[in-house]
Amino acid sequence: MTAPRSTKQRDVISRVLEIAEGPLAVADILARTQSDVPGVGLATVYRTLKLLCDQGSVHPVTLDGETRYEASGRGHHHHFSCTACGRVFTLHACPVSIPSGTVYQGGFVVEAHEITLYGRCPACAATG
Amino acid sequence: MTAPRSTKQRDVISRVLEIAEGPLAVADILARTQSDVPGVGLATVYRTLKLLCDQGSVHPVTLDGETRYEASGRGHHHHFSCTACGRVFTLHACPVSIPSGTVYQGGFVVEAHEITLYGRCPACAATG
DNA sequence: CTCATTGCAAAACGTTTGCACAAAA
DNA sequence: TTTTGTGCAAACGTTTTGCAATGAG
Repeated sequence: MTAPRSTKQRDVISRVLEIAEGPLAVADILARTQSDVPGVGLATVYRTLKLLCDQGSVHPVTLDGETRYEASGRGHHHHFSCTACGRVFTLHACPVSIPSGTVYQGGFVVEAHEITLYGRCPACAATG
Repeated sequence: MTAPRSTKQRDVISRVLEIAEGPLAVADILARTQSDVPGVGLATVYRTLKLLCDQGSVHPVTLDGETRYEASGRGHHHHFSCTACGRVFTLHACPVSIPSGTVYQGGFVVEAHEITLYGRCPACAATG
């Protein structure tokens, strides 16, 4: 593979991830892809996700033991997991500032950080 | 079960988790338990972990798709994942203050947060 | 044509469970 | 005795892989 060649299915999966408001579970990605391209197999979704991850345009987000995927390159952000409905959202605010290279507790050199907030999403907070 | 009865294996697993400097993977827990009680089966480790989790003295920590376990009740803390050696450590500092009930982005009610720092642990930072 | 990509089924992996037996009360 | 805990092996859900067939260049 010299220049990246695109296939319809790969494009659909990329688009599905790009449009999502938060990281998606594999089952979700499969369902959304199938609504555009009926008959897509689960293996293709996994293979394409691996490809996109290796290539860097997508990355996995593990949350509560479930692996989800989201498009990369959307700026620094974090995730909100709703304890009521289980959906995961992207939050574009970051409550901390930890410059790369910060040293914690005498020796832990921080390169990156990841924050997950748990609570109730707007819909669930309104409901009760 | 009225009063909690203790068995040797359960005690060993509790102690292994209590002593660890960070959350442990199941394989680690098995290995450390087997060094005290040869012949322990993997199922026993899983069953005991489930028991301890239900009981609240232990909880799972999912990190990079791997499920680890640590003792509960050790105060608010976060985790540091070394990108070089793969070990996970507990950090007793918390870089943020997010009181329960804080509302983000118009509607996300935060109940808890979880932070993972990525970088090099003291040993790996020293090595290079 | 050649080579990448696909669906399917099988395999692999981590985790859970059924069951008969051992240990504890 | 009854009850709880155990090892083993089978079952289970998720992810990966082998392979023959399809599609693209």
